[in-house]
Formats: sequence, structure tokens, C-alpha cells
Amino acid sequence: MKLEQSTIKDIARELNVSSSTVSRALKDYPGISDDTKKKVKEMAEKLNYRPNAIALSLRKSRSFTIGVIIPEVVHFFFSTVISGIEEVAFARGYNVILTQTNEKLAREKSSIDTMLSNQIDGFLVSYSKETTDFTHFSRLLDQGYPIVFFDRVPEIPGAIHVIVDDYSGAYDATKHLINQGYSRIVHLAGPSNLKISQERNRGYQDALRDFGIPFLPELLVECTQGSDEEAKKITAQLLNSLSPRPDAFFANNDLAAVGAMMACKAAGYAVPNDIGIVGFSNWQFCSILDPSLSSVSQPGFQIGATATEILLDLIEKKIELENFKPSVVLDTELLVRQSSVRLEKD
Amino acid sequence: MKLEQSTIKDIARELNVSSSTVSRALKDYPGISDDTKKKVKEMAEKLNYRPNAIALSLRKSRSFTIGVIIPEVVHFFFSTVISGIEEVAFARGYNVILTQTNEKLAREKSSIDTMLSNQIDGFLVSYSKETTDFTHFSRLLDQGYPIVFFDRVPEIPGAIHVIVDDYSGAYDATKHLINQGYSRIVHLAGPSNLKISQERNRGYQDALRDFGIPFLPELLVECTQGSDEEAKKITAQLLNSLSPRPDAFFANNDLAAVGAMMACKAAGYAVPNDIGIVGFSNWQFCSILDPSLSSVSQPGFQIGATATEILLDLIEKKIELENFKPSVVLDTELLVRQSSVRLEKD
DNA sequence: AAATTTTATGCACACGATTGCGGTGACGTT
DNA sequence: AACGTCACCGCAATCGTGTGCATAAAATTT
Repeated sequence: MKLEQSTIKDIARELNVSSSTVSRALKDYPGISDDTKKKVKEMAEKLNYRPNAIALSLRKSRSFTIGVIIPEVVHFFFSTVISGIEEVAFARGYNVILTQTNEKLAREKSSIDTMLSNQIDGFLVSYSKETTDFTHFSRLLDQGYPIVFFDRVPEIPGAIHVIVDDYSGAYDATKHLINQGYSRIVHLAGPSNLKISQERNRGYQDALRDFGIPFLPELLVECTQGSDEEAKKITAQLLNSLSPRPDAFFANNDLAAVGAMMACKAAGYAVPNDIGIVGFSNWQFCSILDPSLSSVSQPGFQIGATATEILLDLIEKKIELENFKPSVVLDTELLVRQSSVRLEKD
Repeated sequence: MKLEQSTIKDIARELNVSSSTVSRALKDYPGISDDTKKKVKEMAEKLNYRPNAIALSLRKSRSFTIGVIIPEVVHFFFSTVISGIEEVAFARGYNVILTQTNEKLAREKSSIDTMLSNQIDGFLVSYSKETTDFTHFSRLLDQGYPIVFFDRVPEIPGAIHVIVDDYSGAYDATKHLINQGYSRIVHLAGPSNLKISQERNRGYQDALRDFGIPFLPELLVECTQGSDEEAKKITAQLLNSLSPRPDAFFANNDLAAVGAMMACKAAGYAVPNDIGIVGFSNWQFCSILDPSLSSVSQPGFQIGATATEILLDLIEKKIELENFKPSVVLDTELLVRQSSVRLEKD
């Protein structure tokens, strides 16, 4: 038996005034005597009055709630993004409602539906791996719903993106490996339908070219799942089958890098002396591995924070969609640790 | 210019019927002819009608939304809990709104306030480290708000808990170390105001006692932050100052265990042969460390899922608070990996 | 003292959906 | 012809809040 929340009417009844007076008094409208304002506020305090945000939402057709759609909460990267989102949203008085798609398109669509039903003010989206058709998003954009995409972003007109400079990150990582004297550098790539994978791949190949190392197709392997087991298996196989063997691995994500590292160790190679390894994302565990894993850090918190700032600006019409540049690109940073620094050059 | 969502009235106008008829037709009420039902549904489809959940919430004083309050999203453990929560909530048609307190009491309180304003149906809470006074929760309970606490749970009457068996987990871990022949076992404990820390400490001490190893106060150190740096520093100091040196570390959390491991390696000791280490929580990285870290796994996903099931049952009055046992204790499991298994016994 | 302005407040409706109650017309029965 | 029954549907109130407009009282001006 939940106690009834006291409403504006309760205050009005107690004080023998109308509910409109109470409403105005609480909001310090002009035209309400200081005397009644005081009385109303005291009574509100006494009755433990809390404005009903639902009623307000209905009235204003605004919910002060933003919806976040991400593949998986458990990913370290996404959890930092969420943290950034939550921080900014809270500071600006918005609620965050969260759904994970578990990489399923169907789930993505149904989440959007229920969020729409809940009169959400805008969306923050990183779409699922299954998503290849974006009409469910472009329809929303056409209807004027504010959406900001982050990390995984679709190529549809009018979409605003917050991404990191995957290209430069990959370029820097590859360049670093080359500088360390590695030359047969494998790239463990991500799913090729994701733009981030393409960009990282491009950065890898461009760095090779710029430093005069031929690109060999057999050194480019796609890791669709991105798990350590998958990478471990692939790496073991590469070490076995290629001759001369690869002497470095640049992985599309840190887990894959770990898998590669394990496979190298298992095959009896020393990291970094025999084989250098660089990952991508700078997960928490990079610094505690042995050897610690060099990685390209993505500013997850900042991605979330920036995306949210933009979204709220859009919602509050502080900026116009038309004269806003569609992409914000945040810098990555190569964090060099032990796994890619040769103690002694060959 | 957001396109207007079509409402029940729009359908009614198009079809020249009243909005009540539309409402009933959509819900297959008896007393509406099959003909109109069909027409209404077709028109709803055509106008892309979506029920306004806000209006519904207002009418029913139910929002079909639950509020989750946790210290930090970025913790692996909490992110798995969130995943479990989200999964069950989604399956049962509820939304999840999320706030992190960043371990701040003030933030905790204000989050509760905004959630109350949003007519949330119930709370899932793991309170902040700063929280020592629980009146803001007990007031809610008195008012009849459904709350389920998990992981960090307060000792207040009427509160429902979902926790793991920290005591047994700690007991098992300690016992395992003893069985491996370690005898000077340090416990890197958590903040003593958290019940989970107390329970783990108790399990540690009981195991020592049961196996005839005296408890030495100097082997019990509180790590208030729980970071790897802190544990590293403390461990290094212990290795230096104690004689005979400790030969095992049982850490209250995995990061602390990692810190201990780093300090041991740095001091020239081999893990596990010289020093055994066991952590708590089974973070993702445990299995990829070298040596891999033995740890007590907490079923985070299941905690979230179970807590949510209970909360929704409470909300939907499927169970009564009165005849419900206040605590659900989920099993932990000791995962033995390399860090605590001696390759050769002394 | 009458006319005008200012001040303080209330009325009524809106937001979108639900629902108890009552109304209407068609049809069958006596 | 009068009445009852039944299927089908609309009216109006409700949830809690905000706001344009009207209005009464008070204060000021003429």
C-alpha cells in the first residue's frame, strides 16, 4: 500500500486557494503575493510535495529523458561511454534510459519502439553488428527526432556522429611497430561492415605504404567475433603456416591482442622481443598484463559526454541541425607499453 | 520540427468514431463490432500510431520503469549486474533508468528524488561507500516503495537483499590456499563499513581457525580504495617489513590481487611457487593474466536478474513483502587458476 | 467620488489514454 | 403497438500540471 504522493491539489485544498495559484507560487510567477508564495512553499515542504514529472511530460510533450542504445553494457569501452553520458545528462537535468541490443537487430528496433512510446527526447546510438539496413534510423531522423550516433555510425544523410580518429590511431600504432623494427605486421581486423574496422584497416595499410613496407593480403585477417579465443586460434595458425613468420600483431581490439599474445607465448616466442603486439581501446587490463599491452586509447568517457552535450543542445534547439557539422572526431592516443618496445634491436 | 505523433483522437477523427471506441477496439474489448475493430486497427497501422506511455503512466500512476542506482558503471561486476537487470526488465516490459552515484551520498539522494518525480515503480540499489545512514531508504520502504538491494545491502527492517555468499567464497579461497600449503596468508580487506568486506573477512578468519592456523592481526590490511596501485604499495611494504614474509595473499577484490601480484613479481618472488594469490569477483581479466588469477566468481548477471525478478514480483504484487524471506543468497564459486596452485610442493 | 490601473487569484481547458455509465437504434416478443 | 433485450458506441470525468483569459478587490489617479 504505497502512500499517495501529495499533489498540487492537496496543497491547494489545505490552503483554500486554487491549484493554479499553487502552481504559480511554486514557480515564483509574478502576480502572486509574497505572502501566499511563502505559505504555499511551506505547505509543499510540509506535505513533502514532489512535482509529478509524468504529468509534466504529458503537458509539455517532453520527457527530459534520453534513450541510450548500445550493443553491450559489459564492454569496458561502452561502460565508460555510459559513464560519460550519465554524467552530462545528470548535470543538465535529464534522465537516461538504457537498453542493450546484445548485437541483435530485432532488439534494437523494439527498443526504439518502446522508447518512442515513452516520449523520449532523443537518442544516443551505437548500433548492433547485425544492423546493415538503417531505415529505422533514417525514418526517425526524417521525423525530426534528435539522434547522435557514436562509435559505430551509419552513413545516412543528416546523422550526427561522435567518433574517434580510428584511422590515425591505427596509423600511429602501425608506424610505432615499424619504428621498433617490426616488418611482417599482421592486422587482426574487425568485422568489415563496421566503419571503425574499415578505418583502422586503412590506417594500417597507409602506414605500411608510407614507410615502404609492402601490404601482404595474407597478413590481414578478419576476426569477426573479436574474442581472445578466436584471436588465439588465428594467431597460432598464422605462426604455423606463414613463412617467414609474422613478427608483430596489430589487433583491432584489446581482447584480440591478448589472444595473440597468448598464442605467441604458447608457441615459445617472447613478447616483445620476438613478436611485438599492439591493441586497440586501452581496456583496463592493458596495464596489468605481463608484458603490459601497448594500445590505442579511445576516450570513452569523453565520447559519451560529447555526444550527450550535442544531443541535448539539439533537443533544446541551442544548435540547428542544418548548420552543424555532422561529425565530431576525438583524438586517440597511442599508449606505448612493454608489449611493443624491443629491449634490444635485432 | 518533430512530426506529431498520431494519437487515438486522430484515428477517431479519420473514422468518425469516438476516441473511446478506438481505445476499446485497439484492446479488443467486447462490445465493439469486429468491423470497427478491423477498421481501427488498419487506421492505427496507417497512421503509425504508437500509444503514449506517458499518458498511460499518468492515468495508472504506474510508469513501467524501474530505477537502478549503482556506484559506478565502469566496474566490471556492476556492468554484468546491469546486463542482468536490463535483460529481465526488457523481457517483462519494463524500462530501466540508470544513475551512478560515483560513490557520493549526495548524488544518491538526488537521484532518488528525480526518480521519485518520474513515478518510478521500484528501485534496485547498491548504495555508495559514503552511505552510512539509511534513513533515505527506510523512509521509502515505509511509504511502501518496492526496493531490492543487491551486493551492498543495508541492515534495515523490511529491506530485501540479493547478495552472494561472500562468507563461503572467502572461506573457500582461504581453505584452498591452506590446502596448497600456504600458511602466512595476508588478507587484503575492503572498507570495513561494507558488509561484504566484513563477511569476506569473517570467512577468511574462520577458515584459518578451522584449519589450525593462528590469525595474525598484522596479516589483515584494509585497502580502502581497492585499486591495484594501493594494493601494490601495501604488498611491497608487507613483503619488506614482515618476517617471516607472507606466502599468500587473499584479496578482497581482483584489482587488489593484481596489485599484490605485481608487487610480488617486482620483489623477485615467483607466483605461485613462492607466493600464492587469490582474488575476488572474477573480473574478465583474471583468465588472461600471466599467471592467470584464481578468483572467487560472483554471478553478477544472475544477481541483477534475480533482483529484478523479485522487484517486479513485488511491484506486480505477485509476492507479498510480509511473507517473503528478506535475503536471497547466491552461490559463489572458487575458480582455481595458476596463481594459487603450486607446481611443486615445498 | 468616479474612473482607471494594478494586483492577486480563480476558471477552464489542454496534454493522451482509459473507463463507468448511459444512450441509441435494431430486432424480437407478446 | 408497446415493451424488453442486446449489440454497439459516445459522453464525460480522471490522472497532475501549466497557462491564457477573466475577474474581483485593492490601490491609484483624475
